[in-house]
Amino acid sequence: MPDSGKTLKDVAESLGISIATASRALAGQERISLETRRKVVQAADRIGYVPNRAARALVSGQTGFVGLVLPTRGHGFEDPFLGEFVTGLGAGLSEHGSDLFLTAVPPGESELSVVEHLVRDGRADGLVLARVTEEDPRVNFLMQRSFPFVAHGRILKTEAGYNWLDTDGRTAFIEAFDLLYAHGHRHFALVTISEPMTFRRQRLDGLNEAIARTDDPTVRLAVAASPRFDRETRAKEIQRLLTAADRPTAILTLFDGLAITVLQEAARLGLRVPEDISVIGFDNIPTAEHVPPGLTTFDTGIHDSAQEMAGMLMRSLSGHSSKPETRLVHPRLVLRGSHGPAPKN
Amino acid sequence: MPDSGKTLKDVAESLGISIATASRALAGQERISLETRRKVVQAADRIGYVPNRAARALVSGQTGFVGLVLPTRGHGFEDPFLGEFVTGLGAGLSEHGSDLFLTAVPPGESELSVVEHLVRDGRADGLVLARVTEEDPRVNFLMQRSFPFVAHGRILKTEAGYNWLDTDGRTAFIEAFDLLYAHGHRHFALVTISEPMTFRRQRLDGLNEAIARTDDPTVRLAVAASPRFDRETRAKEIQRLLTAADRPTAILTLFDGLAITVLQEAARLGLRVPEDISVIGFDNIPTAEHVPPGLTTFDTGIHDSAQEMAGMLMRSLSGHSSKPETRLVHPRLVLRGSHGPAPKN
DNA sequence: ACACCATGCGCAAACGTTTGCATAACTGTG
DNA sequence: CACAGTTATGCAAACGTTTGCGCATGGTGT
Repeated sequence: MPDSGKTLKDVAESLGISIATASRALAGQERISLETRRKVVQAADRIGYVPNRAARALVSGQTGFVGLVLPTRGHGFEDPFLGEFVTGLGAGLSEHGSDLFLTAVPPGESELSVVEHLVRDGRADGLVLARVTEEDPRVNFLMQRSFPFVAHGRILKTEAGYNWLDTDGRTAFIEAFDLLYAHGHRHFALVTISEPMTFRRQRLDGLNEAIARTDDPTVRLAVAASPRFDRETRAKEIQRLLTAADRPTAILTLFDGLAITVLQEAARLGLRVPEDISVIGFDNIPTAEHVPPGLTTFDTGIHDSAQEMAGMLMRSLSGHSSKPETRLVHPRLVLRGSHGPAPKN
Repeated sequence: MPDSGKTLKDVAESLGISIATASRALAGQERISLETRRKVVQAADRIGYVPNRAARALVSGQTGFVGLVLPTRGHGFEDPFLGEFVTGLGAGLSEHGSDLFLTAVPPGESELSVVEHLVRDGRADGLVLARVTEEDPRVNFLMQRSFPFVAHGRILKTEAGYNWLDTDGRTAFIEAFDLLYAHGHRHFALVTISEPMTFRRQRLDGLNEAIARTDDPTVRLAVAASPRFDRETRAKEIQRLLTAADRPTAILTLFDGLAITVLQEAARLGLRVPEDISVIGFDNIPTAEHVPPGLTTFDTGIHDSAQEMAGMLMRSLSGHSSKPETRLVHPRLVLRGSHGPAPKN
C-alpha cells in the first residue's frame, strides 16, 4: 500500500503541460520539440517518476514479463539443471529489459492447466518451457494459440513450427559409444528413466544407431529404467544390472545423477571404476568433477543455452522474425576418470 | 498480441447483467444473490474468462508478484544456495497464489538502484532479499519506505524492525569448534571471504567465542580470506595456509565451496584427510556427500527456510501481523569423513 | 495575399478491473 | 396499504498509461 505514486500527471503539472505530451516526450519517438523533451526528462528525473507497470501493461498489452512454469518436485531442485537454466534465462532477458517469473505448479494441477491460465490472464508476454515431453500438450496448446514461447527440447512430431533449443543427445551418445567401443567394450548398458521425455528417446536412438553402425554382433545392450525421481527403485535397478551374471562393462547414463548412483552402487559391490566398469554421465553437474574417480560426462553449457533461448524469445516477441528459430547444441565430452579400457577376461 | 480477451464484459453481456455485478459475484464477498453468483461463475467458466492481471493490479495496487533481485555473478550459480532458495520461495508463494519474479542486476548497476526502481514501478507487492551485508543499504531503504519485504540474513544494527530469517552460524561454528577441540585439535584455521557479509562476521564471532570459552592458551587461529568468487586467489590463500611452517590441523570454512577447495589443495600437497587435517564445510551442497572422504558440514535446510520466508512475507502483506517476524534456524551438523582426531606429533 | 503543409501540443477515449453510491426490488411490520 | 429496512443490482468514477485525432501556430510555396 505504500504507493510512492509519482505519476505522469505530477510530471506534467510541474511543467504546466499535458499528460499526453509528457508521455510522448518520455517515449522518445513521437513528434515533440527537443526543448520540451529535455524539460520533461529532466523533470521526471527530479521528481523521481517511474512509469507504472500495471497501467502500461493494461493499455499496451505488454507486461515485460516472461514466465517459466516449474513443477514442484518435492524438495528443491532434484535437477541441478534448473539453477543454471534460470540464471541463464534471467541474464538473457535482462539484456532486453524483461523479467523472468516462476510459477510453481500446485501439487494437484497439471502443467498444462497452469500454462493455459497464464496465457489467458495476460501475465506474460511469452513463455519458456523446459523438460519437453514427446507429445507435450503445452507445446501444442501454445502453438495453436500462437502464443510466443521458446522451449528447451523438442516434441516428436514437429521439429520446426516453434522456437526451440535442444541438446544434441543423439550424436553425444554416438560419441560416447564410439569412445567406449574403441576401448574394447562390447557389453553395454543404458541407465535411463521411465518418463517419455524426448531427450530419452533421442539418446537411445543415438546409441542404437551407433551400435548398428558397428555391425558387430558381439555388441550387447542392457537397459535399466526407473522413474526419474524415485531414488529407491533407481538404486535397485542399478544393483540388478551390476550383479547380473553377464554384467556390462560399460554403462551409459541419461544424466549425471544416474551415473553417480552407478558409481556408488559399484563401490558398494566392490567393483572398481574404471578397471571393472566404465561409466559415462551427462550434464556435467558440479559434483561430476569431485566424485571419484571423476565422472566422464558431457557438458551442455546450459547457462549459455538458456541465455540464447531468452534471445530467441525476445526476437519472436518483437515480431522481427516471424519464422521460428531452432538451435541444436552439441554437448562437449569431458574426459575424466570414470572410463577406461574394457577389462580382459 | 494474441490477446485471448475474454473480459468481464463478455461474461456480463452473456447473462444480461452489469459488469459490476459480475465482478462482485466472482469476488465472492459482496452481497449478491446466491442465484446470480452461481450463474456468473458458471458462465465465466463456460466462456473461459480469466481476470486480467494488469487491470486488477492497476486498481487494487496488488500485483500478485514478489520480487527477488539476483546479482548476475558471471555464469550461473556460483552459489548452489540460490537454486534451493528459489524453488523454496516459489513453493511457499504458490500456496498463497503469488508468483516469484527474478530480476537480474545489470552489470553496471547497483543492487540498491534496482530495488529502488522495483519499489517505485509497482511491479511487486513485496520483495525478498538474499545475501544481506552488514550495513545493507537495501534493507535500510525498504524499511524507511516501509515496503514489505523479508530478508535472508540480518544487518548489524537492527535485529528486529523487519522480517528476517537467518541461519545461526554463530552456534554452528561453536559446535564445530567444540567437536574439533574434543578431537584434540589446537591449531585452527578459518577460510573465509573478504566481503562484509553478515554471516561471515557471525560465524567468526562464534568461533572466537568458542575459543575464548576454552580458556586454553595453546589454541591458535589462522585466517585466510579471499574474494568470494575469485577462485584463483582462493586457491593461493589456501595453499599458503597448508604449506605454512605451523600448518593448522583443523580447518573451518565459511561454506562448502571453500572446503572443497581445501580438500583439493590438500590432495595436491599429499596431505591426508582426515589423518593430517580435518576440514568442515557449511551448507551441505550436493557435492559434499560425494567428494572424498565425504565432507563434514552443516545442513541449513535452505529450501524449507525459503518456503517459510515466503510465508512470513505473505503474512506481512496481508497486514495481519504488523510486527515483523524473525526466525533463527539452527543448522544440523552432518558428520562425514573429513574430520577426525588431531595428528600426534 | 492566399492556400498549404509540417510541427508541436492537448483532448479524450481506451485498456479491464474494483468499488462507493444510488436505486430498485423485495420483505415484513404496523 | 404505507413505510422502513434489507437486499440485490446498476451507474460511473477511478487506477495510470498510451494514442488517434483535432487544433493551433508558424513557415513555405505560388
